[in-house]
Amino acid sequence: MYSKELLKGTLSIIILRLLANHGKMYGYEITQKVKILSKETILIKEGSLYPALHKLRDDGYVTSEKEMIGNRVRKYYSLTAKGEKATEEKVSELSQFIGTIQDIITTKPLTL
Amino acid sequence: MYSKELLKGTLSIIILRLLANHGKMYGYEITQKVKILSKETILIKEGSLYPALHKLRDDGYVTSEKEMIGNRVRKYYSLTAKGEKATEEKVSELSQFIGTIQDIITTKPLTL
DNA sequence: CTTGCATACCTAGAAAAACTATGTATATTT
DNA sequence: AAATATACATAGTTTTTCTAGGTATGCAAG
Repeated sequence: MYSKELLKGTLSIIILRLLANHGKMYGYEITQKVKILSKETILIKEGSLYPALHKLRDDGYVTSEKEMIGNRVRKYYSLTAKGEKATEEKVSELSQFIGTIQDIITTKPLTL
Repeated sequence: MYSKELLKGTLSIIILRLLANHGKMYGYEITQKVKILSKETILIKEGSLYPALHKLRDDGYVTSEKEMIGNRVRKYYSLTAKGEKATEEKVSELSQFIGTIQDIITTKPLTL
């Protein structure tokens, strides 16, 4: 698994993007989806996920609704209008940032 | 400028990579180089840079030597052998991580 | 039947990283 | 003379993720 530090700042964007793609999702489902999409390299801990989801809800980007599956509670999260807008912006910003970082770390010596 | 959160975990790698490319550099020079390479989008604060450099030194990745420029002290940092090895590893790890993140955030809905 | 693993939620406190704000001082430009 | 750029530094704050723990249901293996 990648160094945990690298994930910082990108977790909430990943969550927003998944919700934009898949509609409503519940927490555990998000961790599994990221695990699969990342080929087991990004393993989101529950101690990271749930606080992140709660923050997204507090910020008004997502809403949640409980659903009973047999005897179990599931909490589905989905984007608000504000969340959809924020997703676009944040994904775009992250893409640009990634491009810039890639330029910097892949550039061969400029002094040679 | 990009959200500061996005930089987390990548700053030390950027520093290492610059040192690998340019040989010895001093702190202020690093901030300016990053500013230029990033087209003014990544502005490293001194409060971030110096602690990061000190940590790299404490971890044995870089060494420093003072140099007098007229009346001013400059502190040049350069990679140790350990630092060169770490740079390769960390840059490679970051590249892979970036690739994975890009896959996730650019993937069009899988459910359609 | 009971032990373990997967599913599914949660939080408190610790750790890491970058920030703001501040301090010191010299050099250059207006 | 004042403002800006160069050049170092640290103390304390904020943010984010982590570790480590807790609760509970469903299912499969032995």
